[in-house]
Amino acid sequence: MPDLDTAFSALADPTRRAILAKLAEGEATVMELAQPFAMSQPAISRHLKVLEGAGLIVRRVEGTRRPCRLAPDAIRQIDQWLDMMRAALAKNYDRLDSVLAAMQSEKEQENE
Amino acid sequence: MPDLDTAFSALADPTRRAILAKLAEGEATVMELAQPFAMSQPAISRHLKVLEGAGLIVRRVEGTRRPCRLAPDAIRQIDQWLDMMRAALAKNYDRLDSVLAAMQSEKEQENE
DNA sequence: CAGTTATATAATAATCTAATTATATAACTG
DNA sequence: CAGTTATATAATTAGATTATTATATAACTG
Repeated sequence: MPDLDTAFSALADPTRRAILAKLAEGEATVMELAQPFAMSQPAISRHLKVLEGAGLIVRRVEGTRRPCRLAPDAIRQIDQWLDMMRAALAKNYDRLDSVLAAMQSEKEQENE
Repeated sequence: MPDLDTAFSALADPTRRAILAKLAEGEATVMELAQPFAMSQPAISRHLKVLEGAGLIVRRVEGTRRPCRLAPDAIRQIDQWLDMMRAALAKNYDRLDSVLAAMQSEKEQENE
C-alpha cells in the first residue's frame, strides 16, 4: 500500500500536523498557515505539497491565493488500516485473557 | 507531541507495517519475522527497534529468543489524534452542507 | 504599466534513514 | 567445552528529507 506510506510519513512531521490542526478550523491560505511558524514561506509551501500528495489536503485557486482545506481521503485510508490493528489487538487481548483465566483455574486447583 | 512523530514515522515504512500485520496473528520471534523478507536479519532488528521505540510492539526475553507482540499504546495515541481530525472533517462537511443548502435556496428564490 | 503581494521552484547544505557486511554476545546443544 | 543458533551493534554507504536563500510567476492595485 504505497498511499499509506505517503500518508503516514506526511503525518510524521509536527509542522504538518500543526498545519492540519489549523485547517481543522477551516480553510486557510498559504500565508495564513505560514504565519505562526518560525519558518520560511517556501518551507511551508513544501509541507503543503507533501500534505496534498498524501491526499490529506486539497487546494483551490482563488486569484493569487491557494486556499487549502482538509480532505477526508487519506484519513479514511488510515482508519481502515487502524481498524485491522484494533481488531488484532482486541483478539490478542482476548487470548491473553483466556491464558490468564487458565492460569487462574490451575492455581485454584492447586489450592484445593 | 513527540510520540506521534515517532509513531507515525514508524508506520510510514511498509516493511514495518508488514511486521505489525504479521504480529497481528500473534507473537513471533525475530527470525520468524525476518523470514518472509528479502532483507538481512540486522535490518529487521533495526525495524523492530524502531517499532519498539514507537511503543507499537513490546518484547520479552525467552532464552536466546526475543518474542515480539503488538502493544496497544501507540495505536491508542494515534486514534486520539485521528479523532480530532475526524471531528474536524465532520464539522467541515456539515459546513459545506449548509453552504450548499444556502446556495440551493438562493437558486430557488431566483426561480420564483 | 510599475510596484507589490501570494505562491512556487531551484540550488544547495545539513541531517536522517535504511540497507549491507562484519562482528559481538549470550544462550542452547551435543 | 566447542560449535551453533538467535539476536544486537557498529561502520559504512546511498538515498531521502528538510530547511535556507534566491528567484520566478502570476495576479492584484494604484
